[in-house]
Amino acid sequence: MNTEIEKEFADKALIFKALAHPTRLYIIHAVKDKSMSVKELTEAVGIDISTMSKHLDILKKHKIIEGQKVKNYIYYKLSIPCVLDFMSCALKVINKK
Amino acid sequence: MNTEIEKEFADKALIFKALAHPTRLYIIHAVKDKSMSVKELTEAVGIDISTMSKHLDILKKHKIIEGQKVKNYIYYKLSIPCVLDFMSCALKVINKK
DNA sequence: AAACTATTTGGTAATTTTGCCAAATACAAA
DNA sequence: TTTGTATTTGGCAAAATTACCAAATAGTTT
Repeated sequence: MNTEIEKEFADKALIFKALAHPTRLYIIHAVKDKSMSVKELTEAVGIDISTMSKHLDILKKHKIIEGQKVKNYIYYKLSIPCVLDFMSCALKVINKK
Repeated sequence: MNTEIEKEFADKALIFKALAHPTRLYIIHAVKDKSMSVKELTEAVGIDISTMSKHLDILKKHKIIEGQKVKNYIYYKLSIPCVLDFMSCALKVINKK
């Protein structure tokens, strides 16, 4: 695999890496219909708020979610709905056999 | 997040983890149209064959690829085409902004 | 300004993932 | 059976990920 191709797949892998964590997948489901703040998500999951902030940062960096600032809250919402389509398709295929 | 929901997202995360590696994404693209053996894939990527075998095992365990034995070769092919649909959609959305 | 709330950042220990080597296994061919 | 080729497995060191705590920053409210 040459360097150029290698970079292409490394970049694509970053997207999957960003999605490859239970908390981050929970976030995606939580903000698919309504926006939620860091604190709300933190309480829903039950982890340290700094940990939640870092998970959100990873998703935000890859433009999987986007945040809007209101007062001193930041409300996040899903920006790539096709993640959900993929998950339902993948689960269907994987659980079939 | 209660235990049941936690397990649901942990399971889903395993699928993304399985996909979250450059070599494994390369494999998926390589075997989307034609089946390829472990050795062929190893030579295409340029890594140790034992490393390739382990990557294939991860994809196989999650039923993302499936293998067919012919003589002493095992030919792998993609079993979840919707992975490709998701990737093209995700890249489109992510690179737009 | 001071006090308060929400979010982020830095640091670190624990866990997980990765890649190579060496050895084992599975078959095929001679 | 012996030889040869393909694939897998075990072990281990290096690299990456994760979660918490403590401290810093951003912004609001009084």
